[in-house]
Amino acid sequence: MTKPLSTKARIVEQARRLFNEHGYGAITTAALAAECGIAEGNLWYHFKTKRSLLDAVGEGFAQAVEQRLAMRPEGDPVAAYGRMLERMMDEFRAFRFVYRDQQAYGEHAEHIRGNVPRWLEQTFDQIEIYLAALVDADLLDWPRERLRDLAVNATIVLRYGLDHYRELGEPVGAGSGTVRRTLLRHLTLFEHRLDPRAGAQLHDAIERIGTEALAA
Amino acid sequence: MTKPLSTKARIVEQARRLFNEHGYGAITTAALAAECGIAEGNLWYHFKTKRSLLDAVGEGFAQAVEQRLAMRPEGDPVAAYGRMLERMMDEFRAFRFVYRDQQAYGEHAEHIRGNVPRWLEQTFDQIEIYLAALVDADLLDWPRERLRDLAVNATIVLRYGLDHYRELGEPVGAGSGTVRRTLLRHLTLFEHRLDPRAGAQLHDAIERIGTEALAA
DNA sequence: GTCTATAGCCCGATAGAC
DNA sequence: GTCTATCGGGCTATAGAC
Repeated sequence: MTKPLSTKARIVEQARRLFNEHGYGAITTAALAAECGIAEGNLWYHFKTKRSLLDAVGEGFAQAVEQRLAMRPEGDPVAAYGRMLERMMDEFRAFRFVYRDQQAYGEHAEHIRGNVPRWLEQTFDQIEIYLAALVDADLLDWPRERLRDLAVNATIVLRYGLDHYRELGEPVGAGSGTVRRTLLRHLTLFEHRLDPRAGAQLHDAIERIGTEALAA
Repeated sequence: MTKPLSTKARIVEQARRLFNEHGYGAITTAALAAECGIAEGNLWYHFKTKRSLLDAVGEGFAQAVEQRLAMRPEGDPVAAYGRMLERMMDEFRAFRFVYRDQQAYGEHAEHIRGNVPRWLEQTFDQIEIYLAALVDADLLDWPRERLRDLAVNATIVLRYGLDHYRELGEPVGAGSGTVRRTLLRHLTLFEHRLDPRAGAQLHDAIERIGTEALAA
């Protein structure tokens, strides 16, 4: 059932992976071609410039973000929050270089640069909505007027968690547990005001996310 | 009274400034020499390699960090916390590229890479000590066992605040108010548990930091 | 200490055969 | 669509005159 990827699609996927791991600037077209098992010249058939390749990767990013931003809490608010967190961490992990290497690929890549501020603001909104659902269900004791600040701070911790643990000298690859630690760290912002059973449920969900991340 | 800097010192200072503004990888030795008003060959007289120049800049960074880490709350705990915050933000702003461009300058620069995790851990300790001083003075109502989490979360917000506001699309240069907003953001983590007068005092201190940063 | 001139390398990108 | 061969340019770094 695993359909064979076209050469073009393989290039994009490998580029995303290598940019993420080593940085946009550090990955030369020669290295990318070698990793794809094709000649360097073939790369220029599929993408006229290195930046057009970046744009292609960026499209996948935009799609992932927009889909995640469309999520809303449905059913059990605790389980819903867990599902959204998983999607968000997948996105932050799969496209780390997009945020991180912005200056490496210069003033261009408007497609991304122009959207990031809006995406961040909408992430604040989204997390606030999920937290409000917990408040409405009497699972989180938090005054409404401070919910926005909590959502923004949660976004910051989630967004920069991977970088934070890397700077602490911890291994950051797949299965290193950095995603799990980032999610637990964000939980310290409000778990003392969380219903104990809801807290335990969220902890469980986070452990599952960490385990499955290891498999992928 | 402004003593004339040696050529070597001028190179280091300009390198720090330009690395910070445009990134280590983006600043060529040609551009740096031009900015210093000297010939490119002269650069190689003072520094044998570009990385040895980076090490020289890194020494100033290490010195600033160690001096800040040695600070402890003395006298009024609120004023003391304000002074420490100012020093920390100066440091994060003056040496942003050190953290940010780690992968650009590769696996080397052991001098920095080996120390950053320890510096971060000691920053957690330091902020916890300053917050504990507020608790001891009955100015902050926060349980001891959750003080460590607060200190870590405060560090994350302070450390990544400038990047956060840059990603939000805000101007990030001197006098843009990003430092002030970062400090106010970190305050939202605990100001609802702060004595009102202490809170107002901290707000005042932050406004002053923001203003002086504009002057510099 | 500072300069000019240039070596040597690697990069992104092109040309053209198959 | 994929390959080989190669170009022009920018980069770090060296050599040597002043």
